[in-house]
Amino acid sequence: MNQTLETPVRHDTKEKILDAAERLFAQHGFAATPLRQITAEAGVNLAAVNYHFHSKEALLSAVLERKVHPVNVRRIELLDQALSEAGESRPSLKKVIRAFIQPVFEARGAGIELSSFSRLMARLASEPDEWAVAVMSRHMQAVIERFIPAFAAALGTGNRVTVAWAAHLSMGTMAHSLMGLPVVQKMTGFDPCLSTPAEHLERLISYIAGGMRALAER
Amino acid sequence: MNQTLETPVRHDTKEKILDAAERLFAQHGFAATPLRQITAEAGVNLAAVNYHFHSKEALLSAVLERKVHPVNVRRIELLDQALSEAGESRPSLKKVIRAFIQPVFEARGAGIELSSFSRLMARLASEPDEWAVAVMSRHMQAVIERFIPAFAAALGTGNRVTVAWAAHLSMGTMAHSLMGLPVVQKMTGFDPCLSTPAEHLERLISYIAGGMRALAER
DNA sequence: GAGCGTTCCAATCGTATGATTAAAACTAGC
DNA sequence: GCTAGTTTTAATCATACGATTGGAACGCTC
Repeated sequence: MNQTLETPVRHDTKEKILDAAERLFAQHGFAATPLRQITAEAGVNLAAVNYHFHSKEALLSAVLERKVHPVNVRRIELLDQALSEAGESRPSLKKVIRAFIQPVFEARGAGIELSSFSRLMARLASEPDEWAVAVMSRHMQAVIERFIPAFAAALGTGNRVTVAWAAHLSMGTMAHSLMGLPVVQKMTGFDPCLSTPAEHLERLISYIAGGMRALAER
Repeated sequence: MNQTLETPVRHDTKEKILDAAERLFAQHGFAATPLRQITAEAGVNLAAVNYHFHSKEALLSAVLERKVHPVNVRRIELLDQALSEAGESRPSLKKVIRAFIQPVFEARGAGIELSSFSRLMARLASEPDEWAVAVMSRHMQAVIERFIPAFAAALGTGNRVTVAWAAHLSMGTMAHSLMGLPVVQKMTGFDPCLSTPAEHLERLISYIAGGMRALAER
């Protein structure tokens, strides 16, 4: 009927499912979110999920793909910039860390809470089940493989173990910082996510850099 | 028939349930662990769970109580020791951090993986749902309220925001470090949990102390 | 050893889940 | 305007979940 002005009934079912799934997965977790809740919130039929995506797990992967990919592109962009700035000398540790973290802050918006989505990512990262590891590594492996040697260079150490520890602890810190720990927030009476994002970012970078350096100096 | 040789029907049902629940909750998470799997592994009847505990959630709380309480007692013990050693002067930051972390390492054993149980705790801490926050704070609030001022004293700052950030980031680091991030481990080809626990502990303390100091010096 | 409270068990309840189906509605090509 | 392909719908499938039940087996007291 009106295909020129707007195409409202078109393929936006898929998008509406992705939007709802992203929000609900982030808020309540993957396992705790029924497909019916997603389709209800999206205003589409239940079967649409298994039509457009093959399964609930594939839906999760699609959600991640849409959200994580641009962040990762930006990460590599900033990393390359930090590395080329350094030239032959040792790259700035804080800049490398910033390259990993800052894109997450830049990507927020569009209604989805930064902390909620980070919580979903952190949960997935900590999931021991095979398929979760597979999903996560499909979306993160390439990026992590770029950052590991960058961390090593910035720390000025060739010690694989040290670098692995530094990367491991720092990703954990970042994940948990971004998602917030409701219990800690409740008990300290202070919600870190209430600070301005810029503050949050800077504090996080300082903390991680301090931790990494302390590790490397052991 | 044979009540003398063995007493297989004794009161250990409750303990067997707790043991199985602790292991399975830690391994697969709370929501993803069916009661039937717990009772099967424990070799008891399904109804025993709802008899001895009122609900699945109450079972979780009982599991936490049994595991966390002795750890928290030890934490306070070490904290008091670190504070009294310092006397009027500033307490050692590393000793305060150690007071919080070391008891977790001491408590491991009895078949349960350190990383698995930490994963359960970290998951619960990150759960936004009300009841999870309630369960966690019931078991952790008193301890956290003791450590917050200790961190402030050790850092030599009265800045509430700085201390809250330091505590928040450090608990996140600890949680994620202990539980391990399967994805990171897979990608770095290095499992931090393969290090000796003593190494793990020392690295963790160094990292957290470095991060906290960097935060306080901002 | 009768009585009684505690513990255990098999069977089942009501509900919710992810997935599937067949048919209806829509879109475009000719 | 008929057809072929794509998308949406309501209804339903088989399964799994947490919780409950009535009664059987137990340990203890008198």
